[in-house]
Amino acid sequence: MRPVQPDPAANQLLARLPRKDQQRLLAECEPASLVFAEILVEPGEQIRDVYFPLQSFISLTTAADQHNILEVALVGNEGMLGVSLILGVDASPFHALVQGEGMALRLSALQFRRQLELSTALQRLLKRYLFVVMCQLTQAAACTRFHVVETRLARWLLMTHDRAQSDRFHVTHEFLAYMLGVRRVGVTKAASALQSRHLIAYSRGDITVLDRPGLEAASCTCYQADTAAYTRTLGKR
Amino acid sequence: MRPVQPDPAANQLLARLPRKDQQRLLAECEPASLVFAEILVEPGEQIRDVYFPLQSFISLTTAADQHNILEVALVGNEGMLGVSLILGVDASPFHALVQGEGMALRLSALQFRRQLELSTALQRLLKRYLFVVMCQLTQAAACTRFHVVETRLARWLLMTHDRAQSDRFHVTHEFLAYMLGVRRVGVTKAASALQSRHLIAYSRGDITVLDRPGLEAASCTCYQADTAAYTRTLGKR
DNA sequence: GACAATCTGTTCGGTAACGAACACAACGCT
DNA sequence: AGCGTTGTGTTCGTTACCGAACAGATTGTC
Repeated sequence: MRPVQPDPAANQLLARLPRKDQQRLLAECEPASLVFAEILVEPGEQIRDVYFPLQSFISLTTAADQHNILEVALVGNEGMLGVSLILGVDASPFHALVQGEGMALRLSALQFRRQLELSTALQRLLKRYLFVVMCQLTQAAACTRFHVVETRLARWLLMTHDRAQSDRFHVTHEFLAYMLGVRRVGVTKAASALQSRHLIAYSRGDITVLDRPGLEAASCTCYQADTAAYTRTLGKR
Repeated sequence: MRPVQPDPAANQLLARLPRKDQQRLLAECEPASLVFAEILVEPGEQIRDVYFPLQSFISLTTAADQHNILEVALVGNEGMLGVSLILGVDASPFHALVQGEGMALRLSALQFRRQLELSTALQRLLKRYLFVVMCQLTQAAACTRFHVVETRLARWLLMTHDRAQSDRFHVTHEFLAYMLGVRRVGVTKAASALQSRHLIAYSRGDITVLDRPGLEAASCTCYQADTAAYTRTLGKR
């Protein structure tokens, strides 16, 4: 039986807050159901709400020359959307696009800023999270430059596997191509290579992770680097 | 006649501080002469000092798989080195490598943290600068993915031109290749293309910018995007 | 059961990189 | 003046990806 009210501890940042600060914050949050492909914010645009994903996850993308899109980070239950508010800037550097449907806790920018003022623990935690995001952006730049599509795809699948909290999730080659900044054909080739090695199975957008350790071996070390930066900075818990 | 004491207003961040906060900060700063190829900090390592470059400039680089290096940002008199301290993390996400010799103002991490506590204006300013760095990291990821060496080289030259505050600066093809994450041969090809178009001239590591507007036209829009993000976030001044 | 829409697989020629290797030219040193 | 070092130019074959186009396969809809 599922609880009617979403469990706040499903978000790892919220779970890291001291009880008092957590409760104060949660009192202001409202549950929001994010639907696939919904655009939560566009670059330059003013941030209206921040989100703490529970089962949902969100792609942060950027565009070079309008046409060339690239995903630079992925936000799931380990993070939050709207970090730039911590820096006192209410514009977003990225597009934010719902990648995995599910629940999130939502808070208006105004409420969020008030909560920040009230809780130094929240400030401290989110600043550290922001540091992790910086590390991830840096990693993304290098990974994108040096690694071939197949290993980058494996990495993406691992990151999504973590955030989907399920061995199965829905995403087409077309969409993957968009995230990785390559042609759909390139994804098809890489994905069928992974499938023939029995690491994943897919059919018409339904992807199943069959062999997690195998996938980790097939991905670049950037995946480990990202997760290492996260636990190093925020602690294990 | 040059002043013996370096002019603090030579750094655009310091110049943006209110006089009182500026003077309090400057009292703690000591001038430091940065020499070419000096490594100021390595990733993961603890940050000992922060730097406000005056005429010097510093490359921030990251490594994928030890061997593949990529520059992700450039810090000159428009910025500072050591931003992660603002987030309460005293590790650096990048390598920092002196690219252009010259003076900088130095401050220990300890002193810097104390100054941050004393001055909300400093906090506010540097948070906003950190936001700009995030934008630049994002831009770097996309640029690196989609743009060819020649346009990326043009962009790099423009960025360096701004920070060197001179039409001439010293950097070899070998070194450029390192920064752009490509082979030296690739740089030689791109550079000779720019030279044959009379946008630059070079000889044994001495590069001269001949036609700045031409170079801007030859570079990708990422250059404008970066500078636009800076002035948009920090104001014109 | 027919049909349209969606998703995946394959092919084509082209290009911008790659690693490796070698040639040469300028400069600095003794 | 000679010699090693450093920086630049060129070549070779190879590879990963590109844009475009088309073919088949699965699914949902009427």
